[in-house]
Amino acid sequence: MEGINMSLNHVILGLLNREPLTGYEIKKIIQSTPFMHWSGNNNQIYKAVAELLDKGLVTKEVQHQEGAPSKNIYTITDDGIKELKSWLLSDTDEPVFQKQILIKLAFANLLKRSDLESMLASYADAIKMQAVLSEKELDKCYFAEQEASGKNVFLDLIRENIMNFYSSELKWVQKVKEYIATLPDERNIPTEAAMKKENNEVGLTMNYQVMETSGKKYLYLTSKEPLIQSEQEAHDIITLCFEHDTYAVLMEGDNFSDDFVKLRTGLAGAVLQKFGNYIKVAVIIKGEQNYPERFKEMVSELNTRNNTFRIFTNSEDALSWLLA
Amino acid sequence: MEGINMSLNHVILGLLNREPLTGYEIKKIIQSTPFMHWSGNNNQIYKAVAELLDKGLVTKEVQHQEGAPSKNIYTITDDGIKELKSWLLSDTDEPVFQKQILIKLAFANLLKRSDLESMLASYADAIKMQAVLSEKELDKCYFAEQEASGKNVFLDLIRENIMNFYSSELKWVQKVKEYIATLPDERNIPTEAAMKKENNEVGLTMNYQVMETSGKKYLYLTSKEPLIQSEQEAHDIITLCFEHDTYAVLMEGDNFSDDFVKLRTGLAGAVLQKFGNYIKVAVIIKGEQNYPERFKEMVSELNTRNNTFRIFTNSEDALSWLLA
DNA sequence: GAACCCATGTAACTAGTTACATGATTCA
DNA sequence: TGAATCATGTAACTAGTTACATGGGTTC
Repeated sequence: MEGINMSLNHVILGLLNREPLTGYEIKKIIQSTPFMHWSGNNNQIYKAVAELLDKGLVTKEVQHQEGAPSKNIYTITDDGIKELKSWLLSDTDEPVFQKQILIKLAFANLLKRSDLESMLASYADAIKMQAVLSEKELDKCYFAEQEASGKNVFLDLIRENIMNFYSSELKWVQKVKEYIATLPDERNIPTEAAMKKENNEVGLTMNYQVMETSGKKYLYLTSKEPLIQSEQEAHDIITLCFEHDTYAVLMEGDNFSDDFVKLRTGLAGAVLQKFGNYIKVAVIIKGEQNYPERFKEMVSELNTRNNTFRIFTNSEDALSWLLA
Repeated sequence: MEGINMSLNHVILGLLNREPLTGYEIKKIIQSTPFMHWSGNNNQIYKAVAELLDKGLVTKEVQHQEGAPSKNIYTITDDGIKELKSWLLSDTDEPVFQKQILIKLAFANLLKRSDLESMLASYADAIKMQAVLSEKELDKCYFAEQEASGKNVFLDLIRENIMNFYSSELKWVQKVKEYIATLPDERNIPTEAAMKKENNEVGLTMNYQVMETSGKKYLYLTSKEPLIQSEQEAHDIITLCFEHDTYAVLMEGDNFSDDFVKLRTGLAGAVLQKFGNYIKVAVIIKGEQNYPERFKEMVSELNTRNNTFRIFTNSEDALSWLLA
């Protein structure tokens, strides 16, 4: 009662007030709830519950399981409920933000107009992604599963707040872009960034279709040029996915770009990591190619282990894996 | 060049790119720039510049001053400029927020409707204050003083972003309030919080006038009831100040509230701290009162030392101190 | 057989905060 | 006299992160 400052402890009390949970469950809930800004790492959670136990705000019940690690199930006490209520009634922290973009903008006089434009474009992309991700997380988060018993009426308001945050940031970016467009430019030729943006928006190097097979939606991309020439291309593909609300991509082409198959360029690694975070990609390469040995090794390793990026030689295998 | 992660270091490079600065100056700038979220404490700044010096991104010049501590003036190097540019061109961090209110709202089914209402009302007040404070800080921040040499065209965009953050939060709070109003209540009588809100908005217990003397604006508050009966009252006064864009208050009354003069209640301490953060208050108490000894001691101590809250017995002294 | 999920926990680290120490000058 | 500002810096702490260790179970 004396002084718990960290609100993480109170959040845990709030969760336990709904039902008894194990440390692991608490961790999973916090990690999957986008408006709880903690990473929810073990260290914090287990330390926090130990502290709560110490202060008598929760009780622990050890449940042994045959052939599985035993669980520590935590239950809130009356003192815990009291503490939780007093936290809820106490002054609420002001909302805070951290926007690196504002800091960079303050130093923007160092940048060329084209650099500024590409900075804003990729910032906008990142926000779009973040917004869609947050929304998905919200829909499947712990608080969304309460419909049975009374349902949490406030989740919609929370969602609105979060979506509002991202959408007003996007509107602001748009405004900044417009402002920048009015600035006198060094040269009056269309800048590299402006060209990139057009590519991005009309998909110059790639054709895409939104497909639906046996109730599952995916993006079908074809290209006559070598596939995945840059990180930007990967970025564009992910953005495209979010815009069409799908997470599966079928790509078809004759071969990969040189940079992609040369592992030392790091392009393949960076791109696979980006894909892995957001989408599942199946690539169909028609005909044998003369790829470097190390790339072939990676491909064969990928095709047995990785389940977010695989390379195939025919559509059937590709599709059945993609939509599995 | 290898790996500076912390963007604080880059911000320092950005500042030094405009002009050479001392550690102390860097600290002051960061502290007074609302979109730089670091507290800008000594430890961080001096450690950061030492690191930059170590990596050869800045140079140090010691300038001895007679009868003053010697300054270490830091200047950015060519490598430093290179590093700064590469940071500006690198991927921008996504915007992040921390809103305790969302977490509390997720657990709001524990609260009575009246508690929810007062929570939202005080949250809204805090945001209003924060917004006005940020705007003032922005106007007098380092980046605002660039008009002479080229002026920073981006500050307005930054201001817009920040103000937008607060105003959309306020709009959202309004929406939540409206939603809550539609919920079936336990009892249908006007709740305590709703009454408080009305008081707050029409100023029932106090009369106030906005005064202007020799070009300086202040708020003149009079009350027939004992002054400062609650922390809420102090909060309301501060809000009122911000709404009228002034920071000076002249209060007049017959006596203080009992809770205020009993130091052990902690009310006086809490209120003076709140005032001290935002406004300057002169209180005129007509006629001697029988206050506790310890309160009198505090008053006499205040009247010699404190320069944000003082107690007077006549208007002339009060006004001349307040507007000094 | 490798990777991943459940479930617990610890070690080592980074980032950031408050508070203190020093010492001169200015201001009331 | 004491308080604030300038100017440097350190100590001790809180909060939060990544990475590791363990060990059984399931899935590919």
